[in-house]
Amino acid sequence: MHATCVCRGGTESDKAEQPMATANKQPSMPEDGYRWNKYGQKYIKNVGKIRSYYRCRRKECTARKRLEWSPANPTILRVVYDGTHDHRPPSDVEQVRSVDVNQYELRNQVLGHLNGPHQV
DNA sequence: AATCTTTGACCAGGT
DNA sequence: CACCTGGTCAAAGAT
Repeated sequence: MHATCVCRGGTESDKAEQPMATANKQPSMPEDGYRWNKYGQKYIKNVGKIRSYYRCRRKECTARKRLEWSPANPTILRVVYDGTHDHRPPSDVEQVRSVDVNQYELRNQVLGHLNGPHQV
């Protein structure tokens, strides 16, 4: 009953990862069966974390996806799903069920919980 | 050439 | 009223 899910990166193996000293690199895009476009990224000073904003590929689709992770721990990703989809996903994944559940109740508790206490 | 990602700037709302 | 944070849009760049 929470749109916030903590997942770990490493789902995709890139061709060549660059061993940069800076760990401020965002992880791969967690494919949940839907297609998303990143339309912004901002560092939330109040939380001390980086937030990325994704929108559904469909113009008619109001579904939104929000990724949040700490600049020091890009391995811990907080995935927040917002909105509902107009059509079924291009691929049926079992995780899609989680998205379906989010359609009933998601944003009010998620938004209210973002400002609350949290762990790293 | 088409598609998607990235960064910066602007705007709105809140304090 | 001024300042700050969060959020969104746009254009350019990269693949």
